[in-house]
Amino acid sequence: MVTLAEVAQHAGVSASTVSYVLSGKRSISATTRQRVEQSIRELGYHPNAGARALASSRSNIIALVIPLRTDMYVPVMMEIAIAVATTARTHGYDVLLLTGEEGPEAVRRVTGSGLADAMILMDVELDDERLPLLRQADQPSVLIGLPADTTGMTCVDLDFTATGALCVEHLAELGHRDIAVIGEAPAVYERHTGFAERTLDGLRSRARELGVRVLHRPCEGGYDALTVTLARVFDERPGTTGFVVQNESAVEPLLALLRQQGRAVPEDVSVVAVCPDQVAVQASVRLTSVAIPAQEMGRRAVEHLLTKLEGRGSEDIVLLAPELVVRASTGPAPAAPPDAAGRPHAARAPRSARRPHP
Amino acid sequence: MVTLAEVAQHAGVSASTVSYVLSGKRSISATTRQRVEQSIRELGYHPNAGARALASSRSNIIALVIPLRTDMYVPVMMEIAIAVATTARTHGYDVLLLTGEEGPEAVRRVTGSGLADAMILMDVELDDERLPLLRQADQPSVLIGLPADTTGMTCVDLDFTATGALCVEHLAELGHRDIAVIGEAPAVYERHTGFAERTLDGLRSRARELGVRVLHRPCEGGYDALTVTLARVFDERPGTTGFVVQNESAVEPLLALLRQQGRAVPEDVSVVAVCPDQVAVQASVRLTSVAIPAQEMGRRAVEHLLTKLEGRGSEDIVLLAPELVVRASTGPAPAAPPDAAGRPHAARAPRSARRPHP
DNA sequence: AAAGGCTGTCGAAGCGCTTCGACACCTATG
DNA sequence: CATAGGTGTCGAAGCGCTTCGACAGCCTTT
Repeated sequence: MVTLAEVAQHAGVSASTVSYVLSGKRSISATTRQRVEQSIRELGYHPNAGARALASSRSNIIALVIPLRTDMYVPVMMEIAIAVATTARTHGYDVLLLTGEEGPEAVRRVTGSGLADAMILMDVELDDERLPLLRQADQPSVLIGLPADTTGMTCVDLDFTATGALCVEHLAELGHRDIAVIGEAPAVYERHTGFAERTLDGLRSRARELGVRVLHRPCEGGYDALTVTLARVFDERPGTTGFVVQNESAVEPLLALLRQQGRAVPEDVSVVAVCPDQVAVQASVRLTSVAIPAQEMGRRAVEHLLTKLEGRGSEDIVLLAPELVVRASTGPAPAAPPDAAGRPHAARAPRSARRPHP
Repeated sequence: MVTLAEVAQHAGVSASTVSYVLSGKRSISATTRQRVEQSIRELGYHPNAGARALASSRSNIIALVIPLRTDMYVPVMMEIAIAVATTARTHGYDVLLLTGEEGPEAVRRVTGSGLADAMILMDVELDDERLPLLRQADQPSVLIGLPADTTGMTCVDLDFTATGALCVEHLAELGHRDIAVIGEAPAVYERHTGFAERTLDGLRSRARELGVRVLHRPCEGGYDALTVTLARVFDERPGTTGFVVQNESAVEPLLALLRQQGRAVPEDVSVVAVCPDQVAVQASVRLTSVAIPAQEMGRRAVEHLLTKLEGRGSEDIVLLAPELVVRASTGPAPAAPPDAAGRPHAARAPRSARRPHP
């Protein structure tokens, strides 16, 4: 193993000079620098991470705590994790992968041991028990997600409230008056992860303003669960013509079941999804959707963390503005709602004249 | 920040005694140990990771290199990563997350800097350029996947050759004589990731033995790609009654298109998938499938790495035996193949008398 | 021509831990 | 009763790096 001292000797300078060449914290003459760099290359020198961490008390590592759950859409998490890793690397940081399994202990361990310089927490719950620890730690941290009390925290998330509002606005604009929300699994709501509730809040309050009726049903993924949920929806609100889906594993079953019931998308029923673009594009009907900007979230989280590490405080709450992309799953509401027997009219309705946004 | 020395002072012993209490490398009297442990608890002491790494030249960190690709089924990778992280934790190790983006440089950096004690590489290509580096490094490593040349490497993977054979055996046993394989995206084959080819090899050679005809078509995920692929399959082999799918994002489209064409599953056409159980169970028809044991792979990889770290060499190639679970998507081949127009017979065929396994 | 300010380099002091040899004390053994 | 062999504890020497203060040499400025 090659050490700093060996490089120094090889280049005919002192160890500290090599160190300063590496860190750039003091000016070094061009000739010396080149000689040192040459030696580094020839010897294949890599600074020892442990020694560096000990001497500088900075590890150049960011800890990323990912949830263990499998009841949420995994590719989104993966995409965030990858974005965090790649962004961190471009700034000279590595990423330590922790799972939520350890709970608050992970925060204590990492901050206590100096293993990492900073932390990113995903899947933060509304009243997360790790937050108090994070507040009293002197390490910078960023949450992906929004807890109930954001005091002293930096958070990055999609603006789910605006997302909900956006979905309902789009449907209202198309003349839909009765919409159903197919939500995440009940466990997600019970866990108070926040984002699902925020979507619903935004959706409901905008719906009230626009005079749209909303029926919300949490739903496990898969065909069986959705069959039951969908039957209940049409039972309770036979006039439902619009759907908002916030559960990727319910998207395809919903489309299939609607088709099977003879309800055409988008002629009879419109569907808006909150999901990654890939899902929206690969579905059997290209879905009008609000994308979850996973990459952007990961990238932004790292960037904010770095500005905090540099001592420059940064804005506290970053809510990314949602963007709704219109594809083939939404259209004007049918002229008359389907009859009680659940057989929708086949004819397309004319575009509603009422525009909610003047 | 609490240090070893402070703990020692608080407990009235020397620093080395505290260190030995922590590591257990020398015997310490029960009373002293308890006193030290008490002090550790009271002061909230956490050993400094950098200092520890420097002094012991072991970081207690395992590097995990995950692929950047998005053309493979992401949840499997995520599941492996999580299994690696949790298994590592139970053995006192943390996991450093690297992406394939850095390429071979990542191996050099990690082994050179002592950042990690060992590495796990996922998504290894048949002729991966990181392998030579890994061989000459003195760090233990485990590959998840199987390169062409496994000399000096420890590998963990599902036995995909056996998986392919198992799928074709199951279909042959049910009397199917003409089967189609819907494979991964063409890019996966071009990249020579190995597993797709191995599945195909196992499948083809067993098919030859059993007198089954095989048509293989790589396929991107999604409806559009599959529509084209499926049309070609039935065009070329109208008598196809069995499908093997090794591409999770083709599963649902395949089922939907078959349904749409009036081919009933499993009465007219049988489908076997190679996919995680969750996908098999959540599909619109509960799929007969060979599961990808992601968790097991992650766990085994870490365990083998640890035995190598302890100096106890361990077996080199671990191929997990595939298990085929029969669900609702496979049944006896129809008595006669569908006619050329692609309209299958509705009647169920009697179970084939010929049993390929005496 | 002397004083002051730069620039570039060096030496040395740690950072907090592990680990080796030393040693004091205690118990079995001849 | 002296000796050998355990135990349990300590002191000190690093591990490889960063960083601070010092200072030599040079260029300005007065």
